[in-house]
Amino acid sequence: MVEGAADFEPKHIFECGQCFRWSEEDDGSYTGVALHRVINVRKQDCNLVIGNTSLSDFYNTWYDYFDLGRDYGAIKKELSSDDVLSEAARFGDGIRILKQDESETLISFIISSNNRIPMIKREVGRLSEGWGDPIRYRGRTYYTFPSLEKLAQASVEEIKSCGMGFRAQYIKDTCRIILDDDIPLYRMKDMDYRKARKILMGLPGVGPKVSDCVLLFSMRHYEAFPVDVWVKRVMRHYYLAPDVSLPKIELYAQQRFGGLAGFAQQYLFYFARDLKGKEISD
DNA sequence: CGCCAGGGCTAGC
DNA sequence: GCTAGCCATGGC
Repeated sequence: MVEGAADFEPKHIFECGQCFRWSEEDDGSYTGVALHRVINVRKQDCNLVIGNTSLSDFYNTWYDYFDLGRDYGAIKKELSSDDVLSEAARFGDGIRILKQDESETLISFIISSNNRIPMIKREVGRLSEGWGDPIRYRGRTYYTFPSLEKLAQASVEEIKSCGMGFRAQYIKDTCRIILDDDIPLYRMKDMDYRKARKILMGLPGVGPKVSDCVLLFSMRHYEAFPVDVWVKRVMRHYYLAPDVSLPKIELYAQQRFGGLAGFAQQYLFYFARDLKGKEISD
């Protein structure tokens, strides 16, 4: 399946810290599990090629998941009035912000707290193997991310055995609260950003950083500006004083980048991670 | 306020 | 090759 696709670079999309269930194949393509399906994605010349899907799935599911209706060229152009972002956007050319499943994103980013990307991937994978559904593709078995109902049935000890440590209790409690209190997780994309954020932050294991990741990567709240250690370094180095607080960094970014703050965050994160500590150490 | 809680990656030797 | 620091949240 081929579509002409500008501003679509699989490596940048899948390795900019927003998702944990995609892996690179030997041929450079990416295979991932999302929305109860397994697909393979690659860029061929200027076209996007999606394997293991249908025309109707493309339009009903992947078009929105990959945010294909948005003009990222215009976003980059608007952000590039800033020298730092101009360079970061050029470096991260082809990044797109995915519209991922809300509950998967919430649980995944609870796991991300005080954690590193390779470990988050492993733990999310183990949760899926334990409570998700198997899908066979190209001779391998993949597992869908489990529903909140399935996860709520697991014991804290079982979740802990996936390598989760102290986060296991947060996951168990968050599942229960969402189900028992009818938290409208799937309606938060239509709510005001502040209101949705307040609800998320009421859940155990969910602070400002985790909230903003869920709001940005699954609910299309693009004013969210998650400040992790990399974004903190790059913002303090290029824009602000070296000791400025995290909430002030977020406020500054929202004032400077407005409704495009989330896109700016993705370019800056990917850029900063490549710099490692070379130019922007604390 | 400052410390701690899995555990394994990762920078710095 | 080794080791100490680190990571975002909540509890104390």
